Amino acid sequence: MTIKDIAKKCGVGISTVSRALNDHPDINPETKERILKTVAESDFVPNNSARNLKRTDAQAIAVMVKEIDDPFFATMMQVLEREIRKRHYAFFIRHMTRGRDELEEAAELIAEKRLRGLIFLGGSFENKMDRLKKIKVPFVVCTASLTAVPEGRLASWVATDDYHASREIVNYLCETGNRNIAILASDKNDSNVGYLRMKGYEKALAEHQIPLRDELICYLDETDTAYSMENGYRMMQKLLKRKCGFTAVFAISDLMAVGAIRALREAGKRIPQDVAVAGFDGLAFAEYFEPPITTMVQPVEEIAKESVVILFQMIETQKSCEGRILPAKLVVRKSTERGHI
Amino acid sequence: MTIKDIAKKCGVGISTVSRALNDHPDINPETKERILKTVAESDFVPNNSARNLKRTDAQAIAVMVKEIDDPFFATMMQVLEREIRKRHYAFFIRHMTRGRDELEEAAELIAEKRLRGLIFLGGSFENKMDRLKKIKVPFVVCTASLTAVPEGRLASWVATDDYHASREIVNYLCETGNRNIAILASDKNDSNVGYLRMKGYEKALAEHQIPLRDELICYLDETDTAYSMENGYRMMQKLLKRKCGFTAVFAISDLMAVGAIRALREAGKRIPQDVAVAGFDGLAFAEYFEPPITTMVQPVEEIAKESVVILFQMIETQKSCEGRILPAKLVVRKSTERGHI
DNA sequence: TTGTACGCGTTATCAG
DNA sequence: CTGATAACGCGTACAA
Repeated sequence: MTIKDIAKKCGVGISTVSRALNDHPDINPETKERILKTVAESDFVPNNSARNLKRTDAQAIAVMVKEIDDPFFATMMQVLEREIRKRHYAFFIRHMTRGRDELEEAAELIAEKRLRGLIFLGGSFENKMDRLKKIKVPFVVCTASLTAVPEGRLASWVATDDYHASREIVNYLCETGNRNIAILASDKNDSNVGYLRMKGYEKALAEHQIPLRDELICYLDETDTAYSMENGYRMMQKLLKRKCGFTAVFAISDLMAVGAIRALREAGKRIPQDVAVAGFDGLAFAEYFEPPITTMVQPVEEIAKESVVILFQMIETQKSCEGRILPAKLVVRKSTERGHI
Repeated sequence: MTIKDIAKKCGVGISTVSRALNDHPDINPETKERILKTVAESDFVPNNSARNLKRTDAQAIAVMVKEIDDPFFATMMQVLEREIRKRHYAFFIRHMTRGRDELEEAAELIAEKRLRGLIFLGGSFENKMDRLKKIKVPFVVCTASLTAVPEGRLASWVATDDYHASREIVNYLCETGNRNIAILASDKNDSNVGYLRMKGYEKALAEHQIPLRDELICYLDETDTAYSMENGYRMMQKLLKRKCGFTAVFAISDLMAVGAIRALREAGKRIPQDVAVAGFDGLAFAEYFEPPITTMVQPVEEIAKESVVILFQMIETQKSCEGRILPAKLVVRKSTERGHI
């Protein structure tokens, strides 16, 4: 069942059917009415592959996301979708699966859907300048920075100021009397978000003349780099075994903080009396937790909105756009509040 | 840049290029090598729209999901993806957005991608028998039941035994000495999952000769029917204002339970000493929470796996398949443990 | 083993 | 306002 069949049924040409289907102005309202009625009665389904093949432009944007199950990204996607729909653009989500080449897949999606722009959510693009050239529509890297723009391309990025945010929260831990501050860090290969949060930690310690101690650093395993509760739990167990004595922990995500707290409790530690715990992200969840968790709240809404603004700006002006770095906000809660040490 | 261009560059016909690209056997290994090299060097990107248009079959399955940000569904999707990929099928995710007709969209996706099957995750299909006929490939409704199969179609469903699960957990609350048990229920229009959990609650009370009291029932607002923390929080605040005196609460989702606990704490109630709180779903999160939350653990992994099994069975045999209902497991944790009332 | 030609279902262009 | 007809990019039967 194609528009050809509909055309026959209605005794009109196929282009007339096409016009009816696409709200084209050049059509007699009565014929349109008649065609649309026939369409509704029969079980015709337009074929988007054929449409996209023919179309040169589709007013569509896609977001390529890693770790679709991370609540932080999930929230982000909600906002992205809302903002893009608001501008009357179609919105697609593509889950990047490990193993597949995400840039190759992005290029295919662009061709397939005639995208006008693209958003990468998560992932990092440090050493992929040449491969990034495959992306021929404007794109924005969301929640990670882009050190350079591939030649002849339109690209930008929006991210939280991970370095300063991390430094700030660790500073806060120092200033509330902690000198032995452990960190649940990203994997050693992380050269973006996780790296910056690590650097912020180092900087804060340095500012307080606290020497860096390896045994207080626990890295994420390279085989499973999710910033998850489970990983936070395991890492804290590992850390506890080292018996290195710490009074505070900085987990680079709220989920990891939750996992860490569980491990600490199982080891008989009280939060915050025995160990202060701070997270990062500002998930709603951190506020609902008991004790409520001190965290750096990332401006999710702003990051998403700004990403969309920048993307549309590039689409409209065809000019590259400077990346934006947005501040996170320290929210102190019970998980780090101690009267004294 | 199309395969035509590649063909020219290599001085071969387009079908030869096509053969090289698709691992077709009838091709000289040397020519293939040469073509593939040229492809790698140029920035050719195959156009999937054109591919899908030609193809009659694509070994692909899609899942249509509502509320992509619900951690319960997020987990489910992970498993679904893994299981489908394991069978060497392509996997697509489609986020159903409010306002758009999900069945229409499903039909389009089927035509567009030449899907072999479809999975609906979330949502209900009670009074949509006729519209469901639009779906001409086998499909499985995941986490909700299907009361009938549209004529001439291949369909099935897999869900938790919501009714008995709900009854069981409320029974447990009764048996641990509670007689005034409040419920944070779904919206009044819910005729599937939420409805069944409500019925289970009623049944359990009846079995203990406890009369149903309207003031102990708090429904989800119809404008925002997410089983979320925020909604749980708001609902519990409303409930507390009624001053109807309850010693236990059954929230129909773990997230709502977390929200409820927060509201209770703000009102100075201790969990579980003053009020016992039980949830539903079995999110990992419920275990990490303090106090750990008593919940009915849905067999997420099994539901997802079974959905895929059934779907493939229908695809292969072209016969309809009976729906499956899987038991949830009561896990008692601290949030409901009281020495005495 | 290779190339030519056709058609997948649409939309865009043009002449009526 | 309407209807042929030519693409869109690719896979494939068929001929070579």
